[in-house]
Amino acid sequence: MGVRAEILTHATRLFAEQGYDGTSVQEIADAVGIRKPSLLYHFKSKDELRENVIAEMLAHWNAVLPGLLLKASTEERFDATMEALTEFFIEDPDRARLFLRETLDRPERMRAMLADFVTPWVDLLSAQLERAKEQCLVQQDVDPQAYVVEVITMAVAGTAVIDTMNVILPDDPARGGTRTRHARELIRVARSSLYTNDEGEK
Amino acid sequence: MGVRAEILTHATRLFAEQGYDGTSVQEIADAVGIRKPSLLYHFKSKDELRENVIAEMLAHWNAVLPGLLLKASTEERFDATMEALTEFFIEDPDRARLFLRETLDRPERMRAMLADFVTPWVDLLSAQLERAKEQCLVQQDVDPQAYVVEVITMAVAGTAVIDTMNVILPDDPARGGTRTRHARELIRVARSSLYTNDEGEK
DNA sequence: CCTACCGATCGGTAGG
DNA sequence: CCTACCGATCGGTAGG
Repeated sequence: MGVRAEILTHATRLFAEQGYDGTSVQEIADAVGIRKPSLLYHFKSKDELRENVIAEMLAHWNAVLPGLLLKASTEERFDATMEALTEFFIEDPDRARLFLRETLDRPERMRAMLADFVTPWVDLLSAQLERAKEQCLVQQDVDPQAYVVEVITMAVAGTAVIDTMNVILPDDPARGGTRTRHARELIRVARSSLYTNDEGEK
Repeated sequence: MGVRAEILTHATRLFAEQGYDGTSVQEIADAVGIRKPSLLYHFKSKDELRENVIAEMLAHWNAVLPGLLLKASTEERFDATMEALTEFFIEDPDRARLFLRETLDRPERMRAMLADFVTPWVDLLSAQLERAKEQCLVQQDVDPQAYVVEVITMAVAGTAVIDTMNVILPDDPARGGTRTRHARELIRVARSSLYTNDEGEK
């Protein structure tokens, strides 16, 4: 792995764990095993490093999500989409934490990113849900846009804080580990609050 | 308002908006209109200030929640509880942001706080839900503990980031403002994923 | 990728 | 509640 990639990996982890303001350039350099000025040769400033960390996350996002959502929009399988979306965050909690921190720390920047990368897909999904409503496949009182936002929020935030929640939601031999219980209940809530009764049973 | 209370008010707002590491003691002193050493006369350190900000939040919590949850546990009206819980955070988004930041920044501390203040109530609610399951009032595949954690997470996180989400979830003359749409859909999702069909309709 | 170094700001203290 | 001041650390630069 190149030095640049190694810097990005450690920066991503540390920003996710401690936040941008809670992480010094020195700390990242130490983790990589180089001196601070060496790091600042690869990334001109701490801010530029952050931009690159975010850009890498968005790149991964854009490589995975379109296929995921397009499949759903052709098959009308929203629950599968939500499952995959949840999977996307659960497989790497740092991604969820980073996303959540960026939303809290730089709401204006995040708004711009959402407008560019997320709104088109939310609108696509919402339109599908709207049509499914007309066919009575989903519940009549669903607010499609709001529903999608709620489920994404639940997936991102739930995953970001899940390891802290194991004190409330302990491992249970009958129900599985904390993460499993979170993932399963999230999917169940998303699904059973969407479909009409004669559709939702499986 | 006393100086101490004024310091706490501004600190709460600034910590919620910018995070603990992103807020300097100087900045808080400026907001209050006093010098930095004067602030540090009232609170011996920045850390002690943070502890007091959190303590104030928990005090408010403990003053409001018990009545809320006890009412629910006697009346078996879980949706009303969730509605009130949501209301609690929505009426002051700073509270939700502070809570979320503290969970991300100091997971170990938050675990201890959850164990002391939240677990008893979650267990009480879960036990109620478990009994309601046996009576077939709520859906059979609900994981009560996990359900409560999901709904709380959705309420806290959803409220914390709601103002950033208005780019995805715009004001809509037919459906109301961003916050209204969030609050309504949250309640709808929580309710319709809980009750059995012949119960949930109203 | 390093050593050496910079001004600015950090949380905090002494003393009144 | 203030002025004056402290050592440590911050992000960043010069120069090799």
